[in-house]
Amino acid sequence: MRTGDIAQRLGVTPASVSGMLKHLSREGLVNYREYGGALLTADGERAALGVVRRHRVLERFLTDVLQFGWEQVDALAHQMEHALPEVVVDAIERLLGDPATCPHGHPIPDKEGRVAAEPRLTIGGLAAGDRACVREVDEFDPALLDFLQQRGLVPGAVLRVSQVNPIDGTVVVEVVDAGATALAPATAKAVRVSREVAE
Amino acid sequence: MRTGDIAQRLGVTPASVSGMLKHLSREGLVNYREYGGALLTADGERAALGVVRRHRVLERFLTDVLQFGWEQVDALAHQMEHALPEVVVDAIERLLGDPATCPHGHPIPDKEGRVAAEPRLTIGGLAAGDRACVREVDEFDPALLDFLQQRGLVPGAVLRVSQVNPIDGTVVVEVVDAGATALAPATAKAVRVSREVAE
DNA sequence: CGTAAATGTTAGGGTCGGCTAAATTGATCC
DNA sequence: GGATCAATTTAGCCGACCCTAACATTTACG
Repeated sequence: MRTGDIAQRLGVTPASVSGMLKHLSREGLVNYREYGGALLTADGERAALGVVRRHRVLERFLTDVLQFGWEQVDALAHQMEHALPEVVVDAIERLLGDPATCPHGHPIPDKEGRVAAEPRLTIGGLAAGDRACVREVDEFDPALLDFLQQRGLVPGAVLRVSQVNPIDGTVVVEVVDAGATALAPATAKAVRVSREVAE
Repeated sequence: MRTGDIAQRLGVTPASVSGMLKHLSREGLVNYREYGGALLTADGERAALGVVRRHRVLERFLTDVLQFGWEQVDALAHQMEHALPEVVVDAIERLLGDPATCPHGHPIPDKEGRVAAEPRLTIGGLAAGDRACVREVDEFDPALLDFLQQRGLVPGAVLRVSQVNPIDGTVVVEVVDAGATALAPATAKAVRVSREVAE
């Protein structure tokens, strides 16, 4: 992880990130060399997965219980996740029946920090004629999520690639029960799939 | 409200409270004269009732949905209340069916800041032979709440005062379906009642 | 291989909210 | 009515966290 990328993600200046990294390094959560980027230590990984778990459990709760749309819940969960007592997160998780994934399909780590592997393959990596099953989608852009939902590109959906434009990389996918949709490469990369069309 | 009392309630020094009050006074939320104590303005009252609403809705949610005991939820709600987006509080309120009170019986203000009156009368204000209905209890001491629940002294319970000790003020109440309990004056003051034994 | 551009860090400064210690005010009691 | 005491405020400090501007390092390219 580079300082600048972190800064952009957090919406602060790189200067601020330098200070944070030094701090986290002192606390043993990241390995960090000046000018050399940062990497989570095992402890840091565990702490991070704890936060990820809170975030994803909350997203599930917001969609399944409070009926928020999946395009809103990333931002909402982000606001809530740091103030919720751990016992409350645990209780919500139980209430939901220990869900395996967040609404966007990402796996929820368990309390020990174990987490299921995520598929590497995206729609952009498919060839014409391939069949696949949607597993997860990037959750950062509400407008994109809205669009994907309208076109049936949600976790669990089964699709077939009907065309791949060799010039600009545009992909046309037919979603079972939801018609055909053309996707630019950037969009196609936001949807992760697996080749198994199980169930 | 005096500076020192606020400081004690908040667990900070009076010096810190002086600064806060000046701030709030500049924002028009309290009327404040140096050395003269502070009082909420109409705006401050509205803002405060908004926070009270969040707090009590959350308490209801924690007991009714997440199955926490009523002795824990004040502290938990306190941690959560400032980070929850307003829309989430609204959604929880709807989910619960717009409850009228928190688990301890205190009325929940509506979004416009209207709030039902709370009874002034406590068990300590009753005489031998009086019948009354428990309306609300102080929520600050978990051990007290545990005790009250065991003895059936919860909102809605109907009771009769069987003795009042004229020397030390000890009161013995018989709770319908839950036997008799002796209460010291300080404890008796923590339970508010109304004389109507309706319903 | 050396220099320019990109990237990252340090220095220094501002705000916020807490603290302690000292000064001030108000209240009480003789 | 003055002295003392409690309550409160002011003054000054600290740490967290952000910023900008200046400096340092790495990377990339001719």
